[in-house]
Amino acid sequence: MAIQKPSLPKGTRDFGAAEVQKRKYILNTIETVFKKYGFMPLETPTMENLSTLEGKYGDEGDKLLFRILNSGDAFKDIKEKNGEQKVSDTDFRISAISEKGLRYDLTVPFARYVVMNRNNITFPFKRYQMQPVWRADRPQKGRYREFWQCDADVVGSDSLLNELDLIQIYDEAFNQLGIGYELRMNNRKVLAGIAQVVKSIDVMSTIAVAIDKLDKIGEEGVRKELQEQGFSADELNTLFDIISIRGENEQILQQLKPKIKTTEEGLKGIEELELICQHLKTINASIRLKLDFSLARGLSYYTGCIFEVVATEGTLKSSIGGGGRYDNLTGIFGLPNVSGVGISFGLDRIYDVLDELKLFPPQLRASSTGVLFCHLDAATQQYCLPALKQLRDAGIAAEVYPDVVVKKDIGKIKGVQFDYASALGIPFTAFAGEQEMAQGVFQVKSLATGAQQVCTIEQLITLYQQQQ
RNA sequence: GUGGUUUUAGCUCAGUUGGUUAGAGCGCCUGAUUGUGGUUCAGGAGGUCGUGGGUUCGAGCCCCAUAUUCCACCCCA
Repeated sequence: MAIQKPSLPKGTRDFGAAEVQKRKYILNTIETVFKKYGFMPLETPTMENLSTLEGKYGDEGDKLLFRILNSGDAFKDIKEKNGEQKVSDTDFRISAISEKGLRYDLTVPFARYVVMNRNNITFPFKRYQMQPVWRADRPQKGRYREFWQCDADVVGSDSLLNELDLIQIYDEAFNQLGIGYELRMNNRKVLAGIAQVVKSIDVMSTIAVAIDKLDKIGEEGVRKELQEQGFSADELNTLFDIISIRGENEQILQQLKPKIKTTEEGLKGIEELELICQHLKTINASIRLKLDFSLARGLSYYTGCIFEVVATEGTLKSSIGGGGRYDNLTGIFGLPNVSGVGISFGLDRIYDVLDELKLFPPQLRASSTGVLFCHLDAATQQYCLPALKQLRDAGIAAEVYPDVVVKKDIGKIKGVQFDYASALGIPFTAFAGEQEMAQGVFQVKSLATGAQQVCTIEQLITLYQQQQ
């Protein structure tokens, strides 16, 4: 067989040791916060039935689903129907050859899980989930075809205290990671109210999609886009009169209220936003939460509050987190009237921000090893073994260089073993030659400083623990 | 799905209007240093120029197809 050049599917990546350590650092940070707020872990399969996934993310989302070809002869049905003839386009149905797809997000599988386990779970049900998802997008900055989401959701509770907790989770996690962020909040009911005041409830999503781009294309761009959608100048003036309100959160709400007072739904949305702001005041949290009536978010299932987080520094402009409340996500799976609210962290984008701004802790290393035992021959290597075990028993990650260099190459020992420690970023070497073996000690060297000293194994353990 | 862009040594990139033997920096290997990495010095290895076709006396360079990278739109973590 001809040699083939290996490659990865578009938009996927390998992660080497250093990258995995950094990714785990982010995951651990977020997971710790999730647990602290009472969330329990959940994992769901990589693939779901297409019937579970399709229709949940809008037309765009359906296009981005990775579909899995049925195993066996996927085309069997079609062939039989057509007597092995070539199938015409009109006869071709994807559902005939594919009934499974890769997870597109974590919220829908979660909803599916809740419905399937409704009798076994205790409500309100709080779960977190950190797993990869797949989207058949074109890759670009901050956009991958395989990426991780870290979700925390609560279902079975209408209380806005859940929103309050989720806001605090964002704040705590991003603070711990050292990321400057802006958390924007809006409410779909407010958007509905705005749509009603401007024109009618039917145009909510049209307006939402357009004004969500306000930051990017400016007022002129949004006006132009909506004009093309058939909005009159008066309607657009009404719209911008509302969404250009600026100021402190509470003032914004007070100003908005009279403008959409004719819509019951809009007022309800304002009420919810007010209550959340009030809660934040009660706990005296110094959280930068910014109300933004132009925030829309794409996912079609949000019905209440919506959140979006962007990093304030660095070149990544897209969101590193998002979420919101959905009143009836489980309804489509046969469990109506269960309200949920959740947030998501975009691991890969958070990684990109931390990497660009050099915010990863410097002590993160590819190798966890703290001490490498170096030696001259089989006898000195043997001498290292009990010391190696002692170090490990003391909880210190340690290795002995596994190969023995033959006498005639003794000059190469220096290179090979110390090169290894240096290349892996191992902070200490413990060297044993014949003299050291005779005296029951090691030459312990810090590769960072170059300082070297004679140590017994007990002294080495103490030294190491002091330097940590 | 639409538009643009990238691909040359392990990595980052030069490469003139198409013209002998395709270069640099870093990394790697060897030695200076027969008990020590990272610094310094000397030397060395390493490339079917993404892939497949085509044009040409001649292609890294031009044309077509395809894959891939990155970027923007749509949409989104």
